[in-house]
Amino acid sequence: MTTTSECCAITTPGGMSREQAETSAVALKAVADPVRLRLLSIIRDSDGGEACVCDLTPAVGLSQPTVSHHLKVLTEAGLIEREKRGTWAWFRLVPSRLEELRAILS
Amino acid sequence: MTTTSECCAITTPGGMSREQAETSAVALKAVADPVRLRLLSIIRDSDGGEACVCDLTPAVGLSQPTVSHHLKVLTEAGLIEREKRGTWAWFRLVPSRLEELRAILS
DNA sequence: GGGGCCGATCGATGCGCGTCAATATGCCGA
DNA sequence: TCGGCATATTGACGCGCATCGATCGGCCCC
Repeated sequence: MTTTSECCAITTPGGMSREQAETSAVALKAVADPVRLRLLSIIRDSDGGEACVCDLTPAVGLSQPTVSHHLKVLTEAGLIEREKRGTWAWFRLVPSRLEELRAILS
Repeated sequence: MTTTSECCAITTPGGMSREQAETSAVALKAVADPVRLRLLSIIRDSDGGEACVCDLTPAVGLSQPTVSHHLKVLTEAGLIEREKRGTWAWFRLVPSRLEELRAILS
């Protein structure tokens, strides 16, 4: 760089930091999956805004361990909350967290 | 499912379609990477809202082929535009496309 | 208390992706 | 026309992740 012409003038080291980019990417990776997008969508459209695994498993057509894995990823990303009521586990969205994700995209 | 109690009533097959989830996930995967997030951020903060590869390569500290690869991914996702002026390639954001991505997240 | 169902965890497998070195392409100046 | 530079492409490698079958812990009901 900085060879013959007006390209590559030691431009701004600006932009977001490495650390911020890392954490933002982790959050975005959680939603950058077709199965997880469908899970979020189904939970949002369910009665009372919540759904249990026995509803979600047949809806996405994958094995129960796989669905449980995706729900864990979404939970750890803070996008959904888990509440165990009796035998069943119910999941609901965390809208504020979705708002944070949107804010990352400029 | 549909065993003893009020869980698992053939709930809505609702939510987004498989195809829509697939295409949305492809778009989100493009930004779910720390390097690409930084590239977008650096381009946005650059003078005139555009930057060339020779600026971006030292800024992210990766090899030139790797940066070129990430820029191709972002270009194919419609998030940035490429314009070749002489020897150098200049990239600028496509704000409308970023808006579309935000719209995916409810 | 025991059988049975819901959900989570574990271990293994296969594919996708980020990265780099090497090479190709295209453009400019001498 | 030739040499050099900026960028793109190719091939290969290694890691991470999505998926499944098998298993485990918990809760309910008979």
